[in-house]
Amino acid sequence: MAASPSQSPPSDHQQNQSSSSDDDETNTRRDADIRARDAFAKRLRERDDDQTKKKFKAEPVSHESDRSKLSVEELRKRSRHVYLKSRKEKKIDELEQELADEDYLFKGVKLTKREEEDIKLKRIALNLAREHDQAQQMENVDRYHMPTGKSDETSKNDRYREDNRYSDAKANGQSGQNFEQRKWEDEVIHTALPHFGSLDKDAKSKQPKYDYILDEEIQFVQQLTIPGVNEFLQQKEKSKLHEHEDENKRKYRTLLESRKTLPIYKFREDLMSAIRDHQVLIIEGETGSGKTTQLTQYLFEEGYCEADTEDEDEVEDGDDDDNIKLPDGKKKTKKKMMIGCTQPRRVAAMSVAARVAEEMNVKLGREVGYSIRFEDCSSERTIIKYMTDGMLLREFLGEPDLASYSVLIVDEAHERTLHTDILFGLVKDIARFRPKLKLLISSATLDAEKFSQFFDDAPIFRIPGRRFPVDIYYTKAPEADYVDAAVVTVLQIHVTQPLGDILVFLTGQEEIELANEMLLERTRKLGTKIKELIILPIYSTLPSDMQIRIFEPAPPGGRKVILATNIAETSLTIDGIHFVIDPGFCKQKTYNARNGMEALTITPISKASANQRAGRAGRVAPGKCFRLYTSWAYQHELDDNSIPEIQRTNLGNVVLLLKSLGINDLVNFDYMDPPPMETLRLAFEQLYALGALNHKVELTKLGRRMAEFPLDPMLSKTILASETYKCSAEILTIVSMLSVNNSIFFRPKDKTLLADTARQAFFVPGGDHITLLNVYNQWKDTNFSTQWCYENFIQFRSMNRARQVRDQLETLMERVEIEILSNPADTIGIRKSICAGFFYHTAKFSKNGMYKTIRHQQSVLIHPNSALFDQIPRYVIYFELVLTTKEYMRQVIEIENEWLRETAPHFYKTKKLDDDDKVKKMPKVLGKIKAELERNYS
DNA sequence: GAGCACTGC
Repeated sequence: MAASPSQSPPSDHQQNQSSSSDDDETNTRRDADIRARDAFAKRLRERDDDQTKKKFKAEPVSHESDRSKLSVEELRKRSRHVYLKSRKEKKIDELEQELADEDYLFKGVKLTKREEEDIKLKRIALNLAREHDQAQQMENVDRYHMPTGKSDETSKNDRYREDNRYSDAKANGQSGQNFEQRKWEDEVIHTALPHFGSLDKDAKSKQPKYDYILDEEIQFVQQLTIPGVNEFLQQKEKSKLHEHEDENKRKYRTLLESRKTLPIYKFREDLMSAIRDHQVLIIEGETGSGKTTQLTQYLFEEGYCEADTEDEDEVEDGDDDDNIKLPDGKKKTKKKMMIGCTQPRRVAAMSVAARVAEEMNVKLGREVGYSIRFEDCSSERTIIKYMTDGMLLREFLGEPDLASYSVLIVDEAHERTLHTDILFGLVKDIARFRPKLKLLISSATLDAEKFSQFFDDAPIFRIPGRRFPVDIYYTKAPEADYVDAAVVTVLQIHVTQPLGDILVFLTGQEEIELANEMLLERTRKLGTKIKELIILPIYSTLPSDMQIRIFEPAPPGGRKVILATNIAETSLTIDGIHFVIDPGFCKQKTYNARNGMEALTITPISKASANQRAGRAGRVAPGKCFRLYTSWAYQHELDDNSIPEIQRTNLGNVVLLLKSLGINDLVNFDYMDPPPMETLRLAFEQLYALGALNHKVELTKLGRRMAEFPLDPMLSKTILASETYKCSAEILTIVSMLSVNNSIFFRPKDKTLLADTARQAFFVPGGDHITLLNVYNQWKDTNFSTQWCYENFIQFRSMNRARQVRDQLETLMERVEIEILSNPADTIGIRKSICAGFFYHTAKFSKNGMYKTIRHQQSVLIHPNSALFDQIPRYVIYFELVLTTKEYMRQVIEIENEWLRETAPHFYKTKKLDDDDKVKKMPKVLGKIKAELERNYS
């Protein structure tokens, strides 16, 4: 069924799809591309010529410095030049060779458009390099004038150089505004010179490291020349202020008009017919194409929400039953079908739903709604539903065939979240026995082919976006200290480039604070010589009021620079960004399945990520992206894509969920990229040990109850065990507090002592879990006060989140039929419950003064922030192992070893754990799992 | 005596 319409290869289909008008359009687009590229090449040449002229006059200076005594700096500089020169030659050779190879190998072969463009670009690059080379043979040319951070004596020479430059410019008849502007800028730079790089006195910073090579230009297609949607709306609203048209009507009409300006609008007919013809369609839509908001509306207008009468006979027996139950027995009361659209993030689901409701002129939560954790804003009448991907996954539990949906759109599929990856396998499966179900997978450019392959060669439909071109600059040589380099680049942009905000990507809070300080210090020294520069940090744990500041516009004549973590890569968009600085790193969580240890490590980003970052500069106007790594590094050292989450995360929860959906063979599940065998094995092993799976690897009753909770299986088990010890209320609190990742205690840098004292005041005997309980209960006693949090160095946001989680868990308790009982004094019962879920995470004090984990015999320490830090309990249970400066157990409680036997008799030997304590051997069934996994993965 | 990328259910 699914196969027949999609037999033609994707590219063919694409061509068939395009009508003659589209052909025209692609032609004009191509022409525009070529023109743009030519103009670009011309600009480059002109600039090079220009600079060659300028530098030509500077020659005597370099001779002069030749004669002077050679300093170490000078020697370094020279050796660097030699290196750069030889490196460049090598690169040019490589490029030449590559092109020659391509000529030879692909002669007469018809290449795809992309390949052709690739070759074309390489040719242009080569030509430019040659031209530049020729220019350099005349002179030792620095391609850009950049602040150099040289010491006073050399800067004098520099000034001489510059002065010559100006006389030269004047001689060429250059004058007027541009000239003055440049002169002014350069003066600013020169007065600034002694201060640049003054923080680090090492020679490195004194080198001309601020040279950028304009290596390539990413061609973001600028399809339409009309103004952006927002601008359009504003204009409309302003112009109609004095009209007497009905407010709502007017608003609706403007919305309708602005919908038509979206790039996707032109493709509507083709798109709809493609959806009619094919069950699965991959939609390759660039940002700004309008797909997320328009697609659902088009589908609705095409009647995809109408109850399908044919389906009634074929597969929808269940629904028939529902209808028969209706008292009137009306046939036509059959529920309308829904169009579902998943998003990876909550905010996106909410805001897009709100926008669509507005465009359709309905109240949000009725015909158009959204569903995210903690908030279901949809109703019986809802026909267009936006939701987070995890939410749809949960819906499978109640409706395994998703019968109430006629269309499913998986948006932002290229982000490859754990949940979308699982969804892929599931929706592909239900599409097989629900031929009427339409499946739309929407993704960014690069991965479309891969998605197509996964969905049995589903056709790809391409929709252009609306974006501005972004110039990409690379450094000539790798930067050792990217924070410093980023700071220097910020200042450089600030003094040399026209107004427009700067976005810097750093890896974490620490780097952001460091960069912030460096920038403050250096701008302070520059004083009023430079324009105003507002520095704004942003990362997820930053208090909300500070976060909001990044959206305030820069002061007139000034500029803002935003120092951000990865949060600015996808999660939030900031308007007005013209410049992006990308050092090329991010923090990633790594999990070592061998010893259960987690660590956050700084790793290079992927190409996809780098391009995403660059794209952030081209949202409102043409932009520039400065990459603090070399073009070679981009080409050869960065992976194409980031490793999908499914391959680097604990799968306990997912395995449990899939098991409860009746998917028994998880090894042969249809993964787009299968998870590592070791991770699956570990998940099975843990679930077996927790009693969620039996010896036949089937889901047990306990496992079914555990699956109800959106938690790690160990936490779910803890909750279920609290029934036995009659302390479910306390356990719910503890589990909720644990699930907001240790961001409860606030520790500002300038008040560490006060904060630590405040934290220690919460300590209670038993350990950290009980301490967390104490914190929550005290907060509750103040009626969840913000002020109390502030006074006690507690993060209100985290507490609020814990409260939300707790509320949700409490309602889920009804489903598993556990009464909520409170027994606050019985910390033994509380700790035994935790033991029942976390017996895997036991560590015993050993002779060497450290703890050893029972499972892996890993040497670990109690975290210094723990309530048990200066105590030495013989047995402890930990919540997690982290590798930071040392191997630490985080969130620890003291236990008695008898409790292990009591709470996990199948896991621990019945004898008392002693010096030679050993974990019971895993039964053979796990050996079987392992063998099966290995067979399937070989 | 330490140190916290980002999501999501």
